[in-house]
Amino acid sequence: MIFYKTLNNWYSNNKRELPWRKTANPYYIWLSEIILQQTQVAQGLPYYSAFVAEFPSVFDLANASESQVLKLWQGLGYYSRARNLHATAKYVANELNGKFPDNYKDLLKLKGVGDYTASAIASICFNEVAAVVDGNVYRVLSRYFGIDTPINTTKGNKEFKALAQELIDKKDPATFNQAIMEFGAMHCKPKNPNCDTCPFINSCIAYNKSEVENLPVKLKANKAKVKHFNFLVILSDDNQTVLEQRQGKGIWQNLYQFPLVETKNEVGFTEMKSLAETHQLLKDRSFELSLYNKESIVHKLSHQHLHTKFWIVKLEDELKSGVSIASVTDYAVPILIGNFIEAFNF
DNA sequence: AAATCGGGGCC
DNA sequence: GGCCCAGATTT
Repeated sequence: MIFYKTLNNWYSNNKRELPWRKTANPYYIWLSEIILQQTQVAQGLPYYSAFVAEFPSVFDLANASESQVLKLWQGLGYYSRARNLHATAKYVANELNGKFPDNYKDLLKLKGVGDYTASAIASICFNEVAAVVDGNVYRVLSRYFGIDTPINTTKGNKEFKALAQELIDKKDPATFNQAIMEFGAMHCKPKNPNCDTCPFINSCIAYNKSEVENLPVKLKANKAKVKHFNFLVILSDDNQTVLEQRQGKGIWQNLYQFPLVETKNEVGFTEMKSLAETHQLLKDRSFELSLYNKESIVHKLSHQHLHTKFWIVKLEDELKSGVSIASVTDYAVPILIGNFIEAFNF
């Protein structure tokens, strides 16, 4: 049996109904693919619906402000995706008259579009024979063919890309790409795959060598670094607070946060008091300091564990350059800040 | 080639 | 607590 025939048969009987499967419009396919990068369908789905509703066309997205795009993206993570999404929308709307590139090579030039996304759009929208390789594809192929090359290496990427390009249904690349990903997500799962009912049970090398749970092979990630974040939640006499936009290179670029004091170690009240007294915003001002959360909130990211304290700074006078407390929910903030805003009774 | 970039779900 | 997710970009 030819690989893609078995796969397509499974897909036709088991695929989910998803909104981006009802269209081949490159704007909607592109939008869904960016949202779904490193993101499970269940998590991305409500964001896709919100973006389609708010920005029905690439021109609507292009005409929005970046802050509006980031606000709608809030909570989804990997915020460079949102910034690149907006930049690409402006490029397509203004330089390409709203028409997306119609082939892999040109799609690859768009900001935020790499090998996977260019292949997905080219195949789904334009029937180009370009195989996708995502986490699902790595898992399905490494198991079926018993390949133990680490997937997060250049060698592994090239090997699996070439293999997928051999296996793809040249007559219907769009269906093949979506089918192999759906099969990986729903059937050939990372944990507890459904081998008992698998249509590939007779030919899957990993199954027949009892190696399913050992594949794919992936080089271990480095341990996350611990950081200590202290946020100054300033409350003025005239119901204002201070939010600052994050600049520079690191996490949460262009999102808003309360003024941040990062420290080498966890700090207590006395140490924070003296840090606050010398802070640019609070110098020569009279305030009362209190700690919102006695135990640090540990916010875990892939490469950082943020031990976080929210310090309440009650000002005895007014604040000239703040924002009104009522408006804090208008700003795009990291979920760590958003959770605090929701829980804190302003 | 290795590190970085989020947040949620599963075990 | 570790691993994974319809990866891309920077270092």
